[in-house]
Amino acid sequence: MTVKHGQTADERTGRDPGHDDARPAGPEDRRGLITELVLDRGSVSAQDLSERFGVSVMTVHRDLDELQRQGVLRKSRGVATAQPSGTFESNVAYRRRVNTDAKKAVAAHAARLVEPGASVLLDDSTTAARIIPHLAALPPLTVATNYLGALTELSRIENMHVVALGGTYDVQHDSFLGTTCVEAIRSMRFDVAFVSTSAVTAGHAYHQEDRIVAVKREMVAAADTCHLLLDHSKLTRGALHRLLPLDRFTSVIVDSATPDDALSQLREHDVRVEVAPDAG
Amino acid sequence: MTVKHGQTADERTGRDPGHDDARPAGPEDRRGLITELVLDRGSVSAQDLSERFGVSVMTVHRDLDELQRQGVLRKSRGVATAQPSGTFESNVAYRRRVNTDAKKAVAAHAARLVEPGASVLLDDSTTAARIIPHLAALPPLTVATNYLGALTELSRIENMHVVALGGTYDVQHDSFLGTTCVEAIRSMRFDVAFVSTSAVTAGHAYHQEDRIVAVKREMVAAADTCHLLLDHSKLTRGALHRLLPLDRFTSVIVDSATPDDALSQLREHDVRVEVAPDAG
DNA sequence: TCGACTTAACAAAATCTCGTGTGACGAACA
DNA sequence: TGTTCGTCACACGAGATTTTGTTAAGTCGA
Repeated sequence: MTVKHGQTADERTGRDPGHDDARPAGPEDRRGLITELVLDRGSVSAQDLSERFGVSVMTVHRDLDELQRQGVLRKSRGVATAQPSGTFESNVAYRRRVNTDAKKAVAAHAARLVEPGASVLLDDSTTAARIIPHLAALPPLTVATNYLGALTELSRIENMHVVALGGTYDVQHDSFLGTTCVEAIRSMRFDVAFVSTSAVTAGHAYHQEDRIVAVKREMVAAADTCHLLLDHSKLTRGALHRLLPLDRFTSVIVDSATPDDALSQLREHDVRVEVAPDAG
Repeated sequence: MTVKHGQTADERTGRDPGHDDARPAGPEDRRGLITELVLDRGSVSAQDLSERFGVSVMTVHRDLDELQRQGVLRKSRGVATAQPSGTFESNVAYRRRVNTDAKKAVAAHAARLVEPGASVLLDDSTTAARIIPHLAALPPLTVATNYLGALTELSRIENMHVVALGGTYDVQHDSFLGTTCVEAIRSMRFDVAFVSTSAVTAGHAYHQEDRIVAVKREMVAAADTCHLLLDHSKLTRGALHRLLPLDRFTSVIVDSATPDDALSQLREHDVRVEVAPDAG
């Protein structure tokens, strides 16, 4: 399996830094591992999972119920089955625990593009949201987003001008979408926007959901400069709906784990690529 | 700058509904008392407060910092000074700890006016927000609001259709205001709206803030039926900006502690008044 | 109907959160 | 320049939340 445990939960250990070989395993981690297993093997039985993680079947059921609620998998009489490709990839809950380090690095790099006093637009991506802590250092800033989690985080920063784009709440993304949102964006203007997407191929950005595409497009249109935030995992995939050609973005920021051929492929399409150095 | 840690937590009292006379004194209560003291005496020293409540000076400092952040008072080298009159009255943090029981009762009563499947509009008042737990029982419902705290709470309810009105974030109210918000409301239509305000006299509702008035007016206009939620403390005050005449509301809901003369005064103005029974 | 899978309910355990104090350190006042 | 005030960093403990297992009572499919 070769799980690179990309510490989803921050260090909850505390004391005894010496040896932790196997069993910290909070429920969050376990669910992450279950997800990978199911995604990898197509389906796994609850019984199997129970033994594998050394927890009761009840606990496994609870995990599976939660993952099912998040839309990551389906469960039916003892077996967890992977969701048809793509549909789970746009879940906050799922996205939030994937490639955390890469996202942090990209976000940190992106934050440097924000001038003091600027108006900033963030989309409903976990990557864009990771910029926020960096933004805290340079108010007065205007930051707009349709991502509920980000709004909550922003609201706690002092001297920060926070704008909510309205819309209909979407559980899967924890964000506000729809006409209301699009209209709201249309009536504003931003210095810089940070947008992410789930897939990039052949000089185009893609996303598997229609209504998300509509919002992101409007975001790009409403900003003077617009940066696309990616991690390398996005570069090998495709998705249903075409978002925009990459040259519509002022720059595309990727993490340092991006393979060279992917980079040169991007550059072929006249895209200004920036590689974010590893987080320090 | 400094990132502010968590919101003031909501009721953490829990059990023991009977009597609390003197010494449980959570920080919330203590801050309430500090507020009263400062409001009453104009200014109080940290030293004084430390002795009066039997806590360390450090703790007093933390209290004062928090209250200052909430806009209730100012603090400078050991003394806390009252904020110019009125400005603190519209703070979430301040409002949230006043007349909790009355608000609960009013909210519970108001919730009965919501039909299953209805579209509901809530303003940025703590009273209106208290309706939410009752709403959880009857989805599918559409609920719109500009109150961030309420949005967060709503987002956790399953099968609930949640709509965010956009706008510029306002720390004092923990809500979104401004043109964006007004425009968003204007483009929608609701079955029922629940609105509160800070003062009622002479057949009119008042509020001390301009931009809030603008939003509330639009809310009333956008709803087929609209109910004004009050507790008795609002009936003896006035405020700067006139909101609307009371007969614009389908009904006015008050708590049972409302004095009789206040009730009859309301009825004189052709207002349909409903008295919410005490919470059970 | 049988046997598995599921869920509900309760209690125990692990964990996290919050409020608080202490002492060290820096900043402001006199 | 010394003294007082304010803040930071850490630790401790009570209380609340979350996580978990167990037992018992459903459900579903064959």
